[in-house]
Amino acid sequence: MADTQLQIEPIGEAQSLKVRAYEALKAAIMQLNIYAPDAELKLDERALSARFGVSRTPLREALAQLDQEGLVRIVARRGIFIVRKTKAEVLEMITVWAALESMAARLATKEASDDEISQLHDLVDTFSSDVIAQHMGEYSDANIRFHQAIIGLSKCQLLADMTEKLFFHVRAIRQRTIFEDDRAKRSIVDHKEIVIALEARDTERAERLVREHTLKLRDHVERFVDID
Amino acid sequence: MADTQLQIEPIGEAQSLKVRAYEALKAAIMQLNIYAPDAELKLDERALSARFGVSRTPLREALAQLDQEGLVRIVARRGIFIVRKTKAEVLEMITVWAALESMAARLATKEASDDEISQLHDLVDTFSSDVIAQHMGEYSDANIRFHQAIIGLSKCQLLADMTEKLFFHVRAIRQRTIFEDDRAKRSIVDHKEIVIALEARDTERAERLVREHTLKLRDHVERFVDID
DNA sequence: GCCTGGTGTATGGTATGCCAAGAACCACGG
DNA sequence: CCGTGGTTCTTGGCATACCATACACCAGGC
Repeated sequence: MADTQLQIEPIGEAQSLKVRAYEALKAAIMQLNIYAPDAELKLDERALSARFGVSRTPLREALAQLDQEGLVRIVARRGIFIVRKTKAEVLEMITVWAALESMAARLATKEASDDEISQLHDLVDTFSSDVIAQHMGEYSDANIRFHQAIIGLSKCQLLADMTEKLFFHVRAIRQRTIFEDDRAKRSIVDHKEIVIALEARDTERAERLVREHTLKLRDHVERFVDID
Repeated sequence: MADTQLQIEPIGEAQSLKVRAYEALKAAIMQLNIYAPDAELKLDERALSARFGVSRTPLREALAQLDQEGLVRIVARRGIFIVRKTKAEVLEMITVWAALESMAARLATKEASDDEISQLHDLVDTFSSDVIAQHMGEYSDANIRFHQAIIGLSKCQLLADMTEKLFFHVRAIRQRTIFEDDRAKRSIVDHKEIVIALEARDTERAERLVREHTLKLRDHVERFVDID
């Protein structure tokens, strides 16, 4: 018998209510942070449980997780509040991101195959050629994919996991910054240089370029972005 | 009226049951990982709730948090299992640690005051002079304090938070490795050089030395430590 | 004797209700 | 009109009971 098996997908909605509530809330908070940074910031367990149609228990577990991740803050007998990142916190996150991704670049020069790096090359080329005609939003996505690709080439899962969380928190800010001035163009130049360093297996240079590239974003946010 | 107020301390046991259960479980798991790396690995919500004298609800919240941190793994209708870190995972954690602490050293050369760095200098001197007479266990503590001090000098709270979690996971391993060969002596030499670079405000060198120092540990673990 | 199907049990997931602490509001006295 | 005390309502913390599923064990048939 060949290995032809009925490809049964995991059946829709297979996850626990806790996980579904978590994801729904996380998505909702992200939307809120992007489109209404100054909106209502208080949640209520009972109201949410009625809204989702589940009991408070799984909802509380989801909220506890969001609390631990710093997306909300639960205060006993006071309420649950959506956390607004301060500018200082965002800057710290970008700094840590720079640390992680520069290490990823370092590892990539040693762990990634030539073929994998060339795929990265393609990624830069394609979106640099028609970026002018595209919306910046699409560029922003491609931008994030580029960075995630570098992380992936490090072959270090923990680096990927940790940066993913940082990306989430910084995303709302990124989308605001990337629209401004000629950052996109300069960013593409940086990316090309990074790929070249990776292809040359120039560990130190790749690390330095990635770090400086991300720290540029940090400085930009520090100087021009107004949060709080 | 002066600001003399009755110094009422937060009353013993002021924390929520969830937090107390979390800390008790975390401490228990750490002890287990250090002293009995091959011990029982399955937990049971009901048994633990009886053992602690609390209901399952706060206990479940504590366990969920431990699950998210990777200390245990909760499988629906199967059980709760204490997670044993694989060697590959430990190596990844040390790698990430190197990334974070090298960035901290970089920042320290720019953010820390001369006075703060000199305190670091004292820290190295004191325990290097009498390390021979001390137990390695005490050295290990001083060692960790040194690294945490560098993190602190970065003035980046997020770096401190993230490394603290990594330290916890790696601690059990560290205590095993530091006893071996002359790593302690070579480690002290490294530390002295790091402090010198920090004092000289040599950003690049401080970063490199810290990174290489931690990656040395990584290589040592990779070559000589046998987990799994 | 081995495979198959059913049944019981263990165990995490979920729902629900009560509790206590804090906040808001109101009434009363100055 | 202001302050003080109390009452009520809000809201997260906790306890408990029930549910659903994965596993183990057993019985029956081939």
